[in-house]
Amino acid sequence: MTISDIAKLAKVSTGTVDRVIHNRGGVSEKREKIINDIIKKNNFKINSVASALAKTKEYKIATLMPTYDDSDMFWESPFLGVKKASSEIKVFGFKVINHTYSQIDYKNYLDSFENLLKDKPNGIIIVPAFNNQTKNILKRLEKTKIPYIFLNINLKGFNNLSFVGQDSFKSGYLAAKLLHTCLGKNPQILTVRIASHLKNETILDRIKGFDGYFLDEQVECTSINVIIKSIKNKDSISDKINYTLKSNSKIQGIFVPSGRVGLISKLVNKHNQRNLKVIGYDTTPKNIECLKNNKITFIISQKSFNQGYESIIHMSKFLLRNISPKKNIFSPIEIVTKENFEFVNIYKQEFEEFYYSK
Amino acid sequence: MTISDIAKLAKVSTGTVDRVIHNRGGVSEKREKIINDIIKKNNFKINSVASALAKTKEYKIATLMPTYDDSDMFWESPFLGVKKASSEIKVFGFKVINHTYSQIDYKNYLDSFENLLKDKPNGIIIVPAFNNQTKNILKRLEKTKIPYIFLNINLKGFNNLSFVGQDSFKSGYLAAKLLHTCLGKNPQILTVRIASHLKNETILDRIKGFDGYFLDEQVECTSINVIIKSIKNKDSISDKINYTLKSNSKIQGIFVPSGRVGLISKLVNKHNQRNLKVIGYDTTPKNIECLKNNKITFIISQKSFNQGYESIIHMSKFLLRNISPKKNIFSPIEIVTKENFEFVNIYKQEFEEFYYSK
DNA sequence: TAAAAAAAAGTGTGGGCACACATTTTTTTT
DNA sequence: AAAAAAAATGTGTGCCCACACTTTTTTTTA
Repeated sequence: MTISDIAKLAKVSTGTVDRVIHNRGGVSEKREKIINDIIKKNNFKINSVASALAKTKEYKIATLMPTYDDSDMFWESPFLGVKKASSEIKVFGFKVINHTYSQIDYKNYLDSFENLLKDKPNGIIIVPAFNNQTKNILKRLEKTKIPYIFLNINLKGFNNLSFVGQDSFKSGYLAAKLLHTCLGKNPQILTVRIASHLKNETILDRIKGFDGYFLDEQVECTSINVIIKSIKNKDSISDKINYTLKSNSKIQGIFVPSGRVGLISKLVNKHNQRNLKVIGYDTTPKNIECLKNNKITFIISQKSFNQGYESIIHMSKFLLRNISPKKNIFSPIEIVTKENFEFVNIYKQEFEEFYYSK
Repeated sequence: MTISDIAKLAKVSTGTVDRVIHNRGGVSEKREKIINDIIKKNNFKINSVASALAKTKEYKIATLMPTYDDSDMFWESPFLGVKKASSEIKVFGFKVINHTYSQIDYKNYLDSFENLLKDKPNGIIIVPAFNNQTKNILKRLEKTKIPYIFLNINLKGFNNLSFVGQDSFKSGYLAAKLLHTCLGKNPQILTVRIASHLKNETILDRIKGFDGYFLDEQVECTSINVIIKSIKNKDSISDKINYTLKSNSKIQGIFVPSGRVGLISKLVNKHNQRNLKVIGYDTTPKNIECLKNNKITFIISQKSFNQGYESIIHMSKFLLRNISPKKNIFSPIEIVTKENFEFVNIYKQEFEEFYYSK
């Protein structure tokens, strides 16, 4: 079945069929109905290959993501996912332009956004930061009617096409379940938080989920909170954690609601180890290292590589074929241990080999 | 960059460039070198879309998989994966023909294989069964030089293009780790096996992995084995299990190295529950139900939907672009709990909605 | 050295669709 | 009712490549 087959059956030209299929307008109601009926009856689907080849229009997708460096590689992973998707959709006339910003410098964030706009993109993938500033820039976006997708971090009350990321509440909920399952009744858990994350919605939601679990299950859980002012001064962190562990000898588990779990786990002194169960987030190289050394028991993965990948793919389908993605595209909540970590990132690894070998 | 650009640079016709790109032969060494150099220098890649459109050759891929029914839906999942991939590669001229067999009837297995051969496929995806019979039929395959991929079940000593499935040893190893983490030192574990699985390589490897963990970790684990003769007689299974649990009051965990974990978990009497940790395999509807009801603690997923999908995709790439897949394509070993099951099968679910709504 | 055979290189069509442009039909205006 | 405007429909080229077929060049044979 081709467009010209449909045209023959409907006794019109291929141009008219084309107009109906793509809602280009300018077709009489009568004919439109005839053509649509024939399309349905024959279950006709456009040949996407021929369609892609014939399309001459070019699309630009711009991304705005945080930078990464040796001290924190987290954002490399979604970036690589973006890169993978970019290479796949290039053949459909897509150009993906990546911009980055520093998560501790809102001016840089705004500057990058301005640069991004200069590209005149048809769609934007953005990891939002700095709530207030974001509001301003996104309002401008909505005026220009450029569709945008939130990646990894979700802000509510915006007209984003969709959010690609994890359900943070549920991932916190799962963390609690795992610790509860390992520790038995009346667990005593140390939660380690970082001051700079105190307003981070994602992390707050994880904590809500964590607490929510024990509420739902009506488990008496003794939770001790430690808040770390800065991750710079490791001695002070170490003192704080080890002091807490020493003076609360019944603590059997540590919950770190962020990707800093590797850092924290390394700072626990040997004599405080006592078969502690440690759980945290994100399969960064550092965290995987700690997993291997039994310093971390479970890591909850966000599959951020896939998030980057999917965000681009969904945007491309929206631009190319007008397929609206779901408002929330939740990525799996994966449990990673020493025994299965080698398998969880295979897609990323495969692409990494390819990407960095060039 | 197009083929004709290359042709111009090399001062030859597009036909010659085409011959070089596809190794069709019949090009003088001199020119071949010139063309290859230009291709490399410009990092030229064939336009896969145009290539797909121009290809007229048709490929047939045949699959041979076990049937499924209400009592055991396991094989539906890889089948749907196959279906998804089929729909995606249709546009490249692929036709996928599915054959099924009963896992308890080797004659039916052989018959289905004969039927499959009548399709004259260019490639075969097979879930092997009945070791001896398989040897015979695969030898015939090798004579015809039709490439074949093992799906889900691996047999060694064959010239299969590749195996798509899980590393069973490691998945057993992980099961042990999880129970160990939950049960603390000197765990007492009941392993429930089914008689008909006693020679099943996959399940034997899982058990090897399970035992291997405790050996490696030098943990004293008291392991009690129960072997069930037939899954038909539920009363007798129930008696056996509950009797064992009663007479070994220290048993804290149950390990079922197969997808029958849901069935087993349902048969544990309430007074024997005592906060048992139950672990088994495969996210079948029945098992998910038990997970929801807290009868199962952990399910290890094979991601069999993805396995089906990948097997087809790899075969198509091999046939279309001569890309040889790795000998072993291991699928992730995923840990599934009540709290994350809804996310682990999203790709399958998405496709299910599409497939069954037609 | 001419003829025949083999190797190398060139040519042209078709694959299904998108989109700009051309033409025809219908509606509105005067 | 004719002219003008608007709406509807038709036509044709290009997108890039694969592959069969044709033509040219080189090598072998007699």
